[in-house]
Amino acid sequence: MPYDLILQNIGKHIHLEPQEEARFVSLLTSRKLKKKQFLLRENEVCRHSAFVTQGCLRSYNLDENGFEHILQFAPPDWWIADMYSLISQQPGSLYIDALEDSEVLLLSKKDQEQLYHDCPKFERFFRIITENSLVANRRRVLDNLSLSAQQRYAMFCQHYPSLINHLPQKQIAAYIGVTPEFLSKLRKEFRHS
Amino acid sequence: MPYDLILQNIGKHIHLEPQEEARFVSLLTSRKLKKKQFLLRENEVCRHSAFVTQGCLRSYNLDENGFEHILQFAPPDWWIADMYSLISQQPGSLYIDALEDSEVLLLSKKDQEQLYHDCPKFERFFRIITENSLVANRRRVLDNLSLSAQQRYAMFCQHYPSLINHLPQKQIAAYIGVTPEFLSKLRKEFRHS
DNA sequence: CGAAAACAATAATGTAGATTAAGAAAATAT
DNA sequence: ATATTTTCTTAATCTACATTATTGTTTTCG
Repeated sequence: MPYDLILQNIGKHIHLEPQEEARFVSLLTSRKLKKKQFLLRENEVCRHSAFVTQGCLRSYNLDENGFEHILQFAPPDWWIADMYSLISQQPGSLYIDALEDSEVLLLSKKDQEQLYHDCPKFERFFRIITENSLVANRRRVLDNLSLSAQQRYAMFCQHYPSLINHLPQKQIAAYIGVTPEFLSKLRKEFRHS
Repeated sequence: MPYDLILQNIGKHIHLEPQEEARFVSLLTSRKLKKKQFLLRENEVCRHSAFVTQGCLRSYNLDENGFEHILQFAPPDWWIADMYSLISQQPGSLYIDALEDSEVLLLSKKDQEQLYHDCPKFERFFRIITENSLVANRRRVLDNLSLSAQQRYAMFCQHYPSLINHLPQKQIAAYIGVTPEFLSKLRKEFRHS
């Protein structure tokens, strides 16, 4: 079953009865993405929460010079969406695409809200993962304000060790907020220390 | 009644029956803070969510050189806490203090969880405001990555017009991530354009 | 009210990180 | 396999913003 991972993910925070699991799973649609394929583009309305089961996605925006700035990486067992657009149902500013061949499970906004209504446990689950994501993003705001690029890279290595050897360095540079050239220099200093 | 503001705040997202309002209000404790007085310090465990009814608070951390970096301003009608510490009940890294004489209503973590259990509507309320806060913080991460200091200042003016004339510039500098000296220079350019 | 403290403006100098450019290595596709 | 594209490294130069210092202004508070 390809639903093991998502049920385990939910099971970390709430307990579901078998029929609740069945109901939940029945609302999911699976989608495969080739490397570089988009799940969402700027100015589109985000209509689903996505749970990654294989591969790796990312969300990012483009600045006025066309440079990419990465908001989130989503390896297997992570949720990803343009939360602003998903909540407001207004066109968003994020792109979401696949960094490698990937597979996601999609839950529509409508079904998600119906779940909240029918079974408050799901509202608890999404409250908790939203809280956790908020804590991580607040941490990141403070890190961007108070740490040097060297320190931010060290934090990234510490926090996401599995992604370091998995992702191209330019993607990591676009996440911590430096140019790939400067990250290359940082890594050289890192080796000698 | 000093509870009007908080009940209206909740009323933006859920509807409460009179007895639910009474129950909720009975869990709140009021606290006055003098300017510069702390609600929370680094390494303390955060045990309450705070709702500001008067004045203005802020949350911030200190970097290794002792500089302040502001995570959040909380004027009246805003909630503030060290979410990491509140969730984990571990010592946090944030300071929360009053920028002027202020008043807050405190809801303990225990009571908040009891409310979730007794009345799922409250879980909905906190899910929604947590989602909104997450959207704002993700926006801020991307702004820090993709905008110049000049642009970040312009965004702040646009987004928080009431705070601009209310707060010392050095506080705004510590929020957008520049030194007070540089913000002073930015403002001069701003006037001439 | 007056003294002390906090805040703001300006300017000279310093630096972390950007930009540009060019070549080497690795991954991808035909 | 080899051609093409993408990624990585290195180095020279440039710039947005920090640091330091000085002076003036506003707030705070006894």
